[in-house]
Amino acid sequence: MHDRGEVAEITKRKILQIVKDLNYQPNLLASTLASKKPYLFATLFPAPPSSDGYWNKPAIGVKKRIQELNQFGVDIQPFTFNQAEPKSFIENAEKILSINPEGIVFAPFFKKESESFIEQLKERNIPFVFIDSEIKLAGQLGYVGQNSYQSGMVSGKLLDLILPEGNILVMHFAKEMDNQNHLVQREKGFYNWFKKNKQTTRQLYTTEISDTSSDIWMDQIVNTIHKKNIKGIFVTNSKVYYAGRLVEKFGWDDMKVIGHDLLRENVLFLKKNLVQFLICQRPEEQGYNSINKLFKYIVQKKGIAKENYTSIDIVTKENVDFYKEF
Amino acid sequence: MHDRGEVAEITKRKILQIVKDLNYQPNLLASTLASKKPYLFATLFPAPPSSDGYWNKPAIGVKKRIQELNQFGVDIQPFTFNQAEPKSFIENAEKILSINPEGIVFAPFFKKESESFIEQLKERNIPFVFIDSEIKLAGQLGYVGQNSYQSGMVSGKLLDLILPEGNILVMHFAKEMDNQNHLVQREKGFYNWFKKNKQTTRQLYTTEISDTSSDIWMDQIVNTIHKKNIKGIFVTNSKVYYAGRLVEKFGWDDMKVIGHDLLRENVLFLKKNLVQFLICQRPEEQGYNSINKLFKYIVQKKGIAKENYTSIDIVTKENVDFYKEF
DNA sequence: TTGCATTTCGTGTTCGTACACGGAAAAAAT
DNA sequence: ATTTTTTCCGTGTACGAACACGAAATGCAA
Repeated sequence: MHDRGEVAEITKRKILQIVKDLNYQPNLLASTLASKKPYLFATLFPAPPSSDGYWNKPAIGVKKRIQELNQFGVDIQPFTFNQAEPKSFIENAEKILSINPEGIVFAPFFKKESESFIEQLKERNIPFVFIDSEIKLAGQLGYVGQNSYQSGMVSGKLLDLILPEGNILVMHFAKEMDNQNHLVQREKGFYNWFKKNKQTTRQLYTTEISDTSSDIWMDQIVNTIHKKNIKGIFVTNSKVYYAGRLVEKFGWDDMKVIGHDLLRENVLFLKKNLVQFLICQRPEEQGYNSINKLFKYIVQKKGIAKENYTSIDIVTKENVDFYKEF
Repeated sequence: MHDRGEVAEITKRKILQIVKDLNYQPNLLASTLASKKPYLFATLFPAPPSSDGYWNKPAIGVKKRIQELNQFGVDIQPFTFNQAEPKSFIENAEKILSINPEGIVFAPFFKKESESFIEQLKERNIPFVFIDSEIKLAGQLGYVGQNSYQSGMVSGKLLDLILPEGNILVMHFAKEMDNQNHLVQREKGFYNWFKKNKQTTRQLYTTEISDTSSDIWMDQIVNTIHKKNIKGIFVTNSKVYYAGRLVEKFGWDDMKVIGHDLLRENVLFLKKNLVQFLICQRPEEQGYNSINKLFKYIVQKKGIAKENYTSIDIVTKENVDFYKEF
């Protein structure tokens, strides 16, 4: 009998001894069948700007695992927030609290707002796992995502490898860089690869583009690219297709481009040889694994690994077809 | 009620209509709990020569999935055969038949012997999935493994990329090449990448080494390497460490080596920069997935995808650490 | 129509666990 | 010692589907 308190200490110990002796394994099937208790999970991800946006992908993995687990009475309620508005994060966090789920997966995109959310989760004893980026030692059940610094190293190595000569431009397509923690980490890793491995014959430059609503951002970039003899571009997130469009528009056929994530348009550029490598982090798998962590801990009551760094996949024209299916 | 025949056609249709209307989903928990039927699976893999051998890895994945499924009454009985002796394949195939499992995963290493095995499996209606290599249209439930030809293409691209000048040697470490179908495929893909993408300024050579019991094989290789100005080596299977030892022994520090699979010793050479890239096919995941295919089909009675090409992972010093865990 | 074989269908029990409930035992109060 | 209260523990029913078994319905032949 498991911990409902109404047992004498002596018999309890006796029973536990027998349990050990017989190596008793509770039958999960019978258990969940009998309990008939529904489990509700919630996710809080950034809202993807389009149906092709990056954040659809973790959601796909989430949905898949939930479907597999619906036999166990596990259900999901997804929430999203606007990447540009911390307020929407707070609002949706509150919505989540109001439905009182047994477990949560979320992306701690805004640090301060996430921390206050975490406070409330701890009060209510609701376990949570981070996805994509993480806050260290915040009491999370675990983290599912990539090691951004190391993936930056990989990008550095690859871009250097394919670049006979010329300088490099690191491009951040993002607003509010301070919060986009992993973009900064990737940049660091990228720079450090050159510091460690090369006696720096190349120059590295960094630029931030926050507004891509029209093509005016290109003008300034074109300028630097010519002035600084840029021959390689590293895009720190999934907006590689912007760089692809740029290269295509101006017909720079010796420009080498590298970036992140297998969005449809990115893959198109990869196949057209306008982008040479894409670094991929299997976002669907991350979504899948994050739910699985909750399930194992909450339903199966098993211990789980805390950190779950997904692989840093190097994707190129020749192997991309084997990454697209899930 | 599901197909035990003793129902009137009319009521059957009525019932099925209601089933549809209510969108009835059978409860797998209750179902397997009530049936209490044990499922026995069997695997037939090549016997790994040591505890570090390649074929331990699929077995790890198999074991993991089996453990997760032991609640469902799924058990496994593993068999192995000697890669050098078709007879041992036959012997173990017969052993498998004698225990009469509900499903089988095996590597169709010897074509002829596999085909006669398949005949018998079909007679008994035992579903089977291929792992690692496949025989097309043999009535298998599915295939889990890599597209060898395409992985050869990837190797070609990478080796070309890192090689400023010089010629290339393709090394097969294997006996009985005729049966090792995927090694040939990899070689083909490798050659074809150069044919398609390069106006061949490089020469490509191929060699087979069947006996590595002592180091005498090296003598002849050293000879060709010098004569032919070999600067790059592609090992078509997991025996990359042999090439690594060679390079280390003779101190060729401009030799670039590329090969397959994350064996412990291969990774060591990778970290020492004596091997530049390893192509990896997630063998543990393959084992895991192959069992999962059997489970879904046999226990859950769901349809499954036939082909399951695993990704062609490009592994280098910088990202290897994120591939080792499973 | 009757008797018998065959087909079709409903019911009861079972799988291993959860949880509620009531009774026995122990402790406390009178 | 008796009653009341509290603590502890055994038993019964339920979860949803599988399967066996027997009853009912039907078909068939005489």
